[in-house]
Amino acid sequence: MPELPDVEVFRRYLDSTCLHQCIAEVETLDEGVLAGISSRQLRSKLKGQQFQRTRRHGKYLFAGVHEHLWLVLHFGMTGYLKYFKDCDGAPRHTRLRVDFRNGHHLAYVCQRRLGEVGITNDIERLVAEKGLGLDGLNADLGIDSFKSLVGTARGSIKSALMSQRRLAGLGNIYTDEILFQARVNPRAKANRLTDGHLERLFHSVKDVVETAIQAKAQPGDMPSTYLLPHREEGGVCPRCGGSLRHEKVSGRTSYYCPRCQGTT
DNA sequence: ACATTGACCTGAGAGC
DNA sequence: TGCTCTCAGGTCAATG
Repeated sequence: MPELPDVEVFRRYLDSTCLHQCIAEVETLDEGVLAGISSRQLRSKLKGQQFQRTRRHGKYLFAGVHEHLWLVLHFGMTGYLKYFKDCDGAPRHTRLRVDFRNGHHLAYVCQRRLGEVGITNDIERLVAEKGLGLDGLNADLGIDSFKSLVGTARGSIKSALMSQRRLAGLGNIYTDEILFQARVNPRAKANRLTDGHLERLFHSVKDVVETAIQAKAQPGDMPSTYLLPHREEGGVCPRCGGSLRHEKVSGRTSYYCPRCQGTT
């Protein structure tokens, strides 16, 4: 699930539920999700503190205790957050639970355990270490930098858009949506695209990401002109009414409309 | 140096 | 019902 829009929705969820509450306890239920820190260390860093603010870079979410201490959350393919009361139990596959003094809890849930939780004292350094590119919503991302980041890849445009080193935040689902909106074939070679194609893609990145966040990243709440609600076996193109096709492109299942996105 | 593939993990759903 | 197989919105190390 969690691509940039999903993680941004998680960030706002955390903001609206957990900020400025005293952390009474931190329970790691599965050590396997911890990266570079023990459950004991994590507890001692967070206990008695409060989350003051949040940030996000690509698919990474940061909850800040103070300027030089951030909880790092990455969600893999199946992760999400759930804020719940005492009386309701933690969701299944809760890997980490933060207990607040007000009797509420924040669960980090991750069924497939492909996500990770850690600590950093410097977000910029972590971003550099992970080799993440500019965030897809970064205001500094202009058409020129987009062209030089994405339009120079030798492989498919699909893999260029998904590369977290070029642009941070796009995954399989939203990349398909962006390609559909811009009418570009997922297999098209990135460095053979015209300026017109790249400009359409650039605007689609912004449009799709912002629209998805507004829809709280719920596929059912996306505009019906989007590919996403039709992205399934036997799905029909919302633009031309033709049959959608799906095939593997750089290892990931890609849905597209062969008529609207025909040219490679 | 860059791009693509396979492995990592678990569970849901399809097909028999 | 119960088994097996395939696939899933991510990322990294190994391979081409």
